[in-house]
Amino acid sequence: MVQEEIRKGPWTEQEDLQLVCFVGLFGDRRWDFIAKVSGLKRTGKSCRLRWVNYLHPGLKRGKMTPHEEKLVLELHSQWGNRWSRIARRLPGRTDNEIKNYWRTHMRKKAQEKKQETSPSSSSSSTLDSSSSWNNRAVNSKSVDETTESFDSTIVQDMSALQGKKYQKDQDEREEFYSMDDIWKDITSDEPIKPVCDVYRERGNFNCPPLASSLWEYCPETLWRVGGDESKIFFSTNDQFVSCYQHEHMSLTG
DNA sequence: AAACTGAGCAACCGCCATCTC
DNA sequence: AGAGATGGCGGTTGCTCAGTT
Repeated sequence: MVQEEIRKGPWTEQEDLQLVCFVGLFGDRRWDFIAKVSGLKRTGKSCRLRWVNYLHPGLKRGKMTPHEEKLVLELHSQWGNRWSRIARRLPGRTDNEIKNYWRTHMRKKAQEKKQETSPSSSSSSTLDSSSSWNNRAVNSKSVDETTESFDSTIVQDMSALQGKKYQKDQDEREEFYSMDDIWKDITSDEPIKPVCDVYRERGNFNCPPLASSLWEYCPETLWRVGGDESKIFFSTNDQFVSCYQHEHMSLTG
């Protein structure tokens, strides 16, 4: 069995455009399927992650606002490292973003605390600035542990919550949102343009017409033409959409 | 100007829950 | 009912780049 080569590492702009196109066509579900038909040599997981964390048009960019920062702190003290849950309360922010923010934030906080508590201390510490963060593989856990020991207010809650298996309590079930629901929430504040429009506005993308989950309507009518890997056609009951990879989806600007 | 350091962030990994057949 | 597939989540890693020495 020859395993098809799976690409890893940073996404190229071309890959992004392909993914956006196919998510536009099929919706943000069935990631393995999207990964396959798009011709991307990526796993479904990788596609999903790229979409959720980077390509989704509803994402906010830039620094956390003070209000968001406060919210993250509050929610983290309440829920611990339940990043996706916290992210649901911050429209446009992803769990990954919040997680990264938190680590950075707590690192700073821990360093500040350390300076306060032992300004002249020369004893070795996992947070000692001399220990390169490149050794995070070794230190990351220690950083967190040290952090926890410093932050008295947050840590109490954290320790109560972290490391435990969280039950799906009633309130969580009630507030469950699908990705679509979440992004609907975002739209209520800031209208989100269709995926392809966003990219069109950048002036470098020409995407096939959008349709939601075409595959669900007519999954059996997808085929490749003449084995030409660069050209895939989609047929539905009332639409015929052609998608030329590398040609119409490529950069023009 | 070059080397070093650390912050920030994108992406991967592994585990687990849920879905589908 | 259960086995495999798929998706979601939290933890971790590694790269880039700006600031500092």
